[in-house]
Amino acid sequence: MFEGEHQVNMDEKGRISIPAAYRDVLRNLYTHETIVITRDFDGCLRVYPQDEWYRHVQKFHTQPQNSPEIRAYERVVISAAVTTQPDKQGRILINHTLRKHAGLIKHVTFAGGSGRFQIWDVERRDVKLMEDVIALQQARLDF
Amino acid sequence: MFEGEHQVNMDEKGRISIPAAYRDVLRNLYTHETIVITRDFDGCLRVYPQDEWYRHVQKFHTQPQNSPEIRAYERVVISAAVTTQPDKQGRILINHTLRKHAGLIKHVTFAGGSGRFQIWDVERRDVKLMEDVIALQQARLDF
DNA sequence: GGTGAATCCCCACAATTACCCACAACGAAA
DNA sequence: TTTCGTTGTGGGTAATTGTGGGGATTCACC
Repeated sequence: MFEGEHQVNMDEKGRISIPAAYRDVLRNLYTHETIVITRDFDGCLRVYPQDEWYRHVQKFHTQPQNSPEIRAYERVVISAAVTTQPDKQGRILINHTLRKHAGLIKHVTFAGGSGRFQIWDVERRDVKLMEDVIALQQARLDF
Repeated sequence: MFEGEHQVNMDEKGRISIPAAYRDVLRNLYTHETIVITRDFDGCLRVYPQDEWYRHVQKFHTQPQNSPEIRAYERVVISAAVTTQPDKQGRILINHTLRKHAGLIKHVTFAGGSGRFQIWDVERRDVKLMEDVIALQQARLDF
């Protein structure tokens, strides 16, 4: 369970420190820090512990493989996925493709989730959140 | 497993550097760098390690050979296939037929997959991805 | 056979990346 | 407060990777 939102700065070389809290989860819950980074739909990055990624891909393959959505999912999410490990300082290097997709420049937000987390450009995230709040105010969720 | 998307530039002579990550896979997982390049449906190229290609062709031949789709597949994919090897710098030369089919000029994207990868014109790929992302945002994939 | 284009086989070099080490800021413990 | 470990950040260096180009060789075509 990756908890909370954390802001960090990407340096000139494109390296981002993974929040210590997340690294603890990786070490303790998943026994190693190998992760898989890929694109997400909302213009951010999605990060899985390697085991979770395998599970995810397996699930993906149980779907009927010839629908347009599934093919799109393969192009957007599956094919961009990169396996990597934090360096000795606990940072990961984000490659050009992913950096560009998520619009990462310097200020970055990690957003928790269960079994995975996201990496956002701070500003982009703020805009999205604003939209979300408005949408929720107008929605009539019943729980 | 060929991971991630990588952008490279094709030079005047039509040579493209295979991303180092992919070359590692070829060397380590397939023991040699011989590959087969052919056409793909989406206006890009499809590349197999030689072993995978053999497997693919074999599978093709188990199909009933007289349907129009199979004959089309043979014309588009099978007959265009070219076996080649990277040069000492890790580049491959793309012949005219294939280059034209994929609309390759200079900026090129490698897109990973399992057991094979694709080569796209960057712009063509970006357009496709944009469409895909929009489709995915509206879809309700459940996995 | 001659000619031009495409291809192959080298060498060279700039940009990027991997792998280090260092350190300021911060919080917890003494 | 002082000490100490953790965390996020910066930067140097060496190796790797991507790119450009020269020249020999092959090939297709007249």
